[in-house]
Amino acid sequence: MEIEEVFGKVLREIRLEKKFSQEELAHICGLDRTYISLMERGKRKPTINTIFALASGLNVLPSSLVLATESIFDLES
Amino acid sequence: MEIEEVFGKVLREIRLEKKFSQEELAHICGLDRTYISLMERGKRKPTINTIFALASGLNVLPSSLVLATESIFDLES
DNA sequence: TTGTAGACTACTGTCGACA
DNA sequence: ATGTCGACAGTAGTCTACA
Repeated sequence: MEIEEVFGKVLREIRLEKKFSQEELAHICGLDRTYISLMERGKRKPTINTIFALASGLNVLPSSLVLATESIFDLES
Repeated sequence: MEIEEVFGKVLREIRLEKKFSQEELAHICGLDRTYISLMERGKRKPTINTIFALASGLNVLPSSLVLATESIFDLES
């Protein structure tokens, strides 16, 4: 599994925990809804600025998104 | 100061701590030397995959790069 | 050893539409 | 509420070269 796929799973999990729709999250973060969809399915590799925007919208630390991603990623290898 | 500028400072600081030249780091990470230079000067916004590659080359956790970045970034605002 | 420039390719991120 | 498509603009990232 590629890094961006793991990140996508983490993103979706946290978004659902926070009870946001993709559209709500997109609006809060200033991103496009279809792009949230692409990221959650591992089709895009967000830049650091996008990671910060997502974290802000989800009300979590950017580093916690990355920590969750690397934890799952490391489990696999 | 923009996110990518803070990230650049963090990157340079850790690279120098580890006593790597830009060229050595670039080679280890599989990136271009001129691109390391661009990032350190805040001229580029790395994707999540690039952050993982840099962290691997520097022998630190990706999340620690982001944690250092957000810590400095939050100080300013 | 690093900064910078220019030219280039590939991909990030937007948008409108439809299932 | 989400996936997907196609078209698009902007930028990530490479490479060569020179100060």
